[in-house]
Amino acid sequence: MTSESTTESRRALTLRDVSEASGVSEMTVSRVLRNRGDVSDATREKVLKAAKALGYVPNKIAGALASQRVNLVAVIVPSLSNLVFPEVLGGISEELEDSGLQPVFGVTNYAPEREEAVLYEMLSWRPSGVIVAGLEHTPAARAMLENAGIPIVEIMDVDGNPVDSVVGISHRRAGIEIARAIVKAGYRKIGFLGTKMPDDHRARKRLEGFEAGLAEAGIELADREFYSGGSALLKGREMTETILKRSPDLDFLYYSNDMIGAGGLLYCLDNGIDVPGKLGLAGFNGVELLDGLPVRLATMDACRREIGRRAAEIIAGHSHSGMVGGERIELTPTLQLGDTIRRA
Amino acid sequence: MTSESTTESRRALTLRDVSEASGVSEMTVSRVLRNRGDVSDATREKVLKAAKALGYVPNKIAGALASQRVNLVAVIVPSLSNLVFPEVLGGISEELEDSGLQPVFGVTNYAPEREEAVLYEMLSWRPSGVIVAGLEHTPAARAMLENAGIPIVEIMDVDGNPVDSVVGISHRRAGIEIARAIVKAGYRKIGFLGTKMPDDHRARKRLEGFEAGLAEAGIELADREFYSGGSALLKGREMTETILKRSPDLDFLYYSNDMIGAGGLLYCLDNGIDVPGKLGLAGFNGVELLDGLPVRLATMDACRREIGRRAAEIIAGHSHSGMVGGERIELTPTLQLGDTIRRA
DNA sequence: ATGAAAGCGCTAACAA
DNA sequence: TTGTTAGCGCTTTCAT
Repeated sequence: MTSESTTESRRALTLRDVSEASGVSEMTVSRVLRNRGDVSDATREKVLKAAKALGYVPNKIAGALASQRVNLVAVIVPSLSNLVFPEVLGGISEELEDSGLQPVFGVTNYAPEREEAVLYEMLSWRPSGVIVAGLEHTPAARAMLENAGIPIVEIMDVDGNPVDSVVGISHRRAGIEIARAIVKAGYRKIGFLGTKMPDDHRARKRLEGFEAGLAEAGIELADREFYSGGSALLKGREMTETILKRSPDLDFLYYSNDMIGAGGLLYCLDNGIDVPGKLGLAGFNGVELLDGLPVRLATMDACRREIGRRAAEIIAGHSHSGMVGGERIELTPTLQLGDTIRRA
Repeated sequence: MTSESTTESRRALTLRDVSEASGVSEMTVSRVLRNRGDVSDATREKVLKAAKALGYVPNKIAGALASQRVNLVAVIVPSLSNLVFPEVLGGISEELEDSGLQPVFGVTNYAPEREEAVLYEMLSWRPSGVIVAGLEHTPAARAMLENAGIPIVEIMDVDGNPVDSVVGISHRRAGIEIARAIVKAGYRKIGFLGTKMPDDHRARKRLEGFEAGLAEAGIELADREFYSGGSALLKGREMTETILKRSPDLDFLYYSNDMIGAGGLLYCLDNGIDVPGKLGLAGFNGVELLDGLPVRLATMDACRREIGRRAAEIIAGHSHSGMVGGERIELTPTLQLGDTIRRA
């Protein structure tokens, strides 16, 4: 070995080191490493060889400061344990893969103040764009987004007043549509089961839409049951038992997500309840999990991956050409009746 | 409104703007904003008021360059769709919350070259530490990790030769232990079902350990079945049907993860197979999902959240005091027999 | 308690 | 095609 093997953290290498090792000016080394401008093949080779031999890793901090360009995209989501958001992140990663942009994730745990803090932290790195879940923010967070001077894409939801661009579905409309389908299938005594999260605005909007949809047919929610925390599948099981004990005459259960819906479905199967004859069921999200169940739960696909991709596309578009922004992309979730809603 | 509402991206605010607005020198403004050094309350107040009024967001790029300090921790995981990794990330986020450090995530899709690329990208931001899943890296990636001069924590797995610190479980030992438990319960014709991922080293080590454990009792794997992609729950169902058709005399199925194990379990329940009497089942991971199933699948908890927390703790420890590094933390997964392995 | 000067490592703009 | 000169917006250090 040629280099000393001190575990000591020696000073990080700089362009200058590569410059000296290769006998080429710092500026030209910089050009080679960024594939910019015209550099002769001979020089290029010399530089690359030296850089590799030394194990040089460019310092993007200095580069970003000098060029006023940062290839980072801030992505802010409420949670990672929901599986919904990892999928969105997957779509974003995928789309950004070859754009030269890098996603940086932050998690808020559904707390508006955390969102504000995370946003502040991320904006201080001067990213090329921000992708943030939801349209509801603290006034300070909204002000930061408005003044950031970079493309902002709010995702998941379109029901509200976006700061800049927005990509998502209308949860209100999703609620209305499933309500209509349920009514049309002849169900009348309908219960709702969902999370007790004051800051999950999308679940709230779905419920509002759902009630509005029922109201069109003069129907009111017959009962409702809420939970928070714990294993969703288990909670779905328990809540279903609870609500059915309390209101045995219910003929339909609408769950605010597929996990608790699947739990409810398993409960019904275990207890020999006639689904969808005596009792209909529906969830929300179209999670992959459902494919493995013995009976397909009715659900609505929330277009998660697609949302991630489109949002990333908008940010990437800005950095390539000078796009204008203010796009509004409303995706249409498809209703899958599955096996848990009676067919006409 | 007092400020003009041009959508125009005006130049971002600098310390100087705050300095001028408050009539305090840039240096003192900087001190106030970082809570460093002695500043009179009067001055502090003036500065904070001005900064808030302007909506100033510090430029960490410049700050990092000047101070040679970056409060970022690079976190590199193979996948987000596995639910295992989101949980680890959750543990990391939680632990880092009040340490002043910020996690930055990168995803490799189980591809060593992607890992190398992501690592290079992240190191170029000069993070305070790196947390990376697994002990297997390309030679170039390993060299980068060794020369980064910052704390490195490899997580999930301890079977191998770490670069610096390591926090995880021994997947080999996990395989051995479950094999012993299965043999002890009297099962003899044992099948394995798992992913066909050449780069999922942990699954591979579990299988190796499993076979070693069986070998202790002079038993060989009777059959095996692999899959890739698709809904794990569904795949588990399908693979179980396939392997049982092919080898009807199997009396135990060991699944490489809980999702396919749950699929297999549902298949058995549907088809009236006597579990655990005629057929025993076990998975791996201890996913929350299992709590909701009608029968508890035998599994082993992989300590995911704990791994995240401990890894983050090591990085945070380095940045506080000057810790030495090279820690090795082996956690012990607990075997939960559940309802799918015969009791003695 | 506050300010002035120098420079972190790189790149834009220009010169040769 | 290559090199030189000035910063980018902060923080460090040293002076006041």
